[in-house]
This record gives sequence, structure tokens and C-alpha cells, in this order.
Amino acid sequence: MVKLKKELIKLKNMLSLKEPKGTKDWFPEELNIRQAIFSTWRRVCRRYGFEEYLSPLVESADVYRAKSGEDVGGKELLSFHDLGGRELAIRPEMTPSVTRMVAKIYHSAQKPIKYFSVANFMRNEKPQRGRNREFWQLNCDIFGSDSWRADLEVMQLALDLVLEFKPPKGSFCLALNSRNLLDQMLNLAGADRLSEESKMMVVRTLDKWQKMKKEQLLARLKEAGLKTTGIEIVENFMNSSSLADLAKKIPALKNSLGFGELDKALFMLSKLGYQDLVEFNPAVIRGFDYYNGIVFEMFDKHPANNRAMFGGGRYNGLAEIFGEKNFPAVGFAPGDETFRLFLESWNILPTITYSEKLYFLPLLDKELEFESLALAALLRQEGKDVFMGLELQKMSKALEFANKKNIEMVIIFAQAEKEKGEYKIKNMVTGEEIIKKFKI
RNA sequence: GUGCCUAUGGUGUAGAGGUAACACAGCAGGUUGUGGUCCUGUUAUCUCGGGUUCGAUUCCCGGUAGGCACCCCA
Repeated sequence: MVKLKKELIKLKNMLSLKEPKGTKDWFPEELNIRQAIFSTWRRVCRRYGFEEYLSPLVESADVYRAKSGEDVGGKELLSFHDLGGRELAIRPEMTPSVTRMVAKIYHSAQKPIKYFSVANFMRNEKPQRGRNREFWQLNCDIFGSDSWRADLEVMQLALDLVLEFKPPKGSFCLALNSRNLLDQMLNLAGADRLSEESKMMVVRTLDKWQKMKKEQLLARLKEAGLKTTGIEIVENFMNSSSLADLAKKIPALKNSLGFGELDKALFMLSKLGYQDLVEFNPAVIRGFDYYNGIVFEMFDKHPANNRAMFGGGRYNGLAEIFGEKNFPAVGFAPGDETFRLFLESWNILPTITYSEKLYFLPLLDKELEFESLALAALLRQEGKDVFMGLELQKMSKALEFANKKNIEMVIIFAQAEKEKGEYKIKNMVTGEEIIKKFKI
């Protein structure tokens, strides 16, 4: 006996009940919240005429190596070989897959193509708050339109996705920037004369603007090779509180492409009723360098969860990795966990409440095994959801079970009912019982 | 990849260098057809290995696992 117990403990240590690192078991209670979020996402996307698609869980590993950055497409990639020796990888993001799908149909499809998906992804990284190895994302993209209206619609959709959860005023904002504007500013600052490497360093430094101290920032810009006048321009740019402020600080940028597209987007969003929710933010850079127009990030303003919820922007040059001609694309992708943290921090987590009540039908009498099953079948035919008890139960235990499981309706059917040719429906909240005819 | 923190029943927590206490949940019963209360019973080699010690679950070192932050990324 003692030996057996020891063996069991050994086995327990080898086969842990813990789910694999960075993944999460979804028990009904939490899955319910996630599904509520997903169904709201889907509803809002369809409201904008977006259609849902889905790609396979895996792609050829090379697809990600070609495009997805050093980490996401490199050491964080979970890959394996199939029977034919092909190297496949579990998707770490949706953009390459959806680009591949759209490239297939692009020529014959009606433009614009408005697509969304809700899918899971894997990245082999170190888990922390708001970031797991397995995660879900909503991906929304418009293909085939280079118009500012496409950028606008995508941002409107992003805002409505958040607004649909009825967040309190001032709880979030959409921060915009433009890769074009950024490039033009960097050219003004003399960064176009720097090597690619040094230019990257400048961009990285801008990305850290909020996090690092001023002396450090300036030192890094100098190290990258910017002259004093250039550093001044960068500083002025990063310290701009609005587009108007920027126009005053660096007048040379006022007539640039980037300035114009931002001005237009902010103006239209304001006129459409989002005026308190949108702002120019020079520190919105975003990691991937395939972005080439407007970029944006949705910020949670809760002090305990002050972070970017999700972001997106325009990326027109991705189809070429499949050897296809490039087409215009603009999109964004909120993750389930960061979005949930936002909802949680403002205490607006949704739940799904099912309209159908659940009925519990306990087996109260061993003699009535068949009749109880037949009754359950009948109720199900009537469209009711029936939880059938699987063991013989005393009445008090059956009712106690229903209470603990929060089941509102209990079907009472035992010898006395059978003799009268009926069954009872007991409401556990009001205590009232309804008698129904039942003959077999 | 770097740094910091944590590890006690199923869950959440106490505790002290001398072999573990409480709450909740689960199961069984008190209660043979009417519930949420109450009572009883039951559930732990205190994460693993090494060291200090007469004695370690407690102190020290290491492993492992988890959390948080950075890096990276959306």
C-alpha cells in the first residue's frame, strides 16, 4: 500500500497536471468570458462588412523566416518536420498567412477585400503578464485600397471594437503616427546619410523615448552619428504635443506627405465623433519595418495597466515574399490577453448568458431507469437542455446538487409521479412546481 | 538571453530549528420524496537534491517549476 502510494507520487512528478509552459487550460468559467469577447469582436467586424476567414495552423517555416523579424521568425518559432521532410511552423502571427491567401485570389477578387479572423498562435518566448506562448488574436485587414478611407475605416473599426464594451470616458485612446512623417523628419535630421544600422539605432531610440532618461536618449542619438542640429530636430519632433505644435516647431514638415495624411485622419475621426479618443503621438513607432504609412496604437489609460493594448497600420509591401506583385494593405490585431486586461482593469468583463435554461433530471428510482431516459429524450425533443443524472440519487442530494451547480430547473420523476402519469418541474429559485402529463 | 521574487492538502492561507494548523471545495454519512443551514468522518513523505545540526518542512547552496520586469514583439 505504501509502495503503491510512492509509485503514484513518482508518476505524478513525471506527468505534471500543469499545462505546458505558456499555455492555459480554459475551464468553462473563463472560456465563457473569452467567448463573450470573441463574439463581440465578430459582431463589430461584421457591422463593417468584414468577412471571416481562417488559415491552417501551420505554414512552411520559411514563410516566417522571410518576414517575421529576428525573434518571431527565428528562435521563437516552433517548427517541426512532416513525413516528407518539409519544415512546418506553428503560426506566430496571421499577416503572412492572410497575405498568402489574398495573393491567391487578389486578381479575380472584388476590391476592396475586407477580412477578419479569430485564431490562436504560438511563440516560444518567456511568458509574462499579458503575454503567453499560446494566444488568440483578432486580425482585421483591408486589401486592395490605398485610399485614406481604408486607413480611416480600419481605425474606426478599432475604436468601435473597444467602445462596444462600454468603457468609461477617458479609459483609452488611439495614438497615431505616420511612417512617412517619421522618415521625412529623419531625413531633415540628416539620418538619411547614416548607415542602415545607425538609422535603426535612431529609430530604436525613438521607440524608447518615454522609457529612458533624456541624457541617455541624446547620448544614443549622438552615438548613432546625428549632428547637433539633427538631434534638435528629433527632440522637437518627439516633444510635439499635437500636429499644430509640430507645425510650429518644425515648419518644414508642414507640407509633407506624412503630415497631410495624419492631419486628414485626425480631422475625419474628430468629425465622426471620436474627437476625445484620438491624438497624434510621435512616440508610436512600432517594431516591424514593413509599415509604410499611418501607424497606430490603442492605449489603456488605467494607471495599473498603462500599456498599448494593440496596434496596426499600413503595410503595402508584403506579397512580394510569395513572388507576387505587392498590393495595398492596412490592418491591426488585438490579442485576447491584453484586451482582457484592459476590460478587467476597468471592471467591464463581459459574460455570455445563455437564453436556454438547463433542466436537471436526477434518477430517483432504480425501477424507472428506462422511463427517466425516455423522459429526458422527450424533453430534448421539445428543445430543452437536459442534464441527466447518471447515478441513483436521493431527493435531498439531487436538489443539493442542482443548487451547487446553479441549475434553476429540476425535473422530479419517481414512482408517485409515474403512477399518476406525470412529472414535475421544480423551480429552484421560486420553489414552485409545475405538473406535466407524461405517459409511456 | 539578463535581473528580481516565490514554492506547505484539490484551492486559498497559517506556522515554528523538535515531524504541521485553519478556511473553502470534494466525497461519504447523520436525513428511506423536497434543497441552499447544521453536525461527523475522510483528503499533506510541507517541490527535488545536497550542506549545517543530535534533529531541517523551517537556516544555507544548487536543481526544477511558477510569477514579475527587461530584451524582443503586437
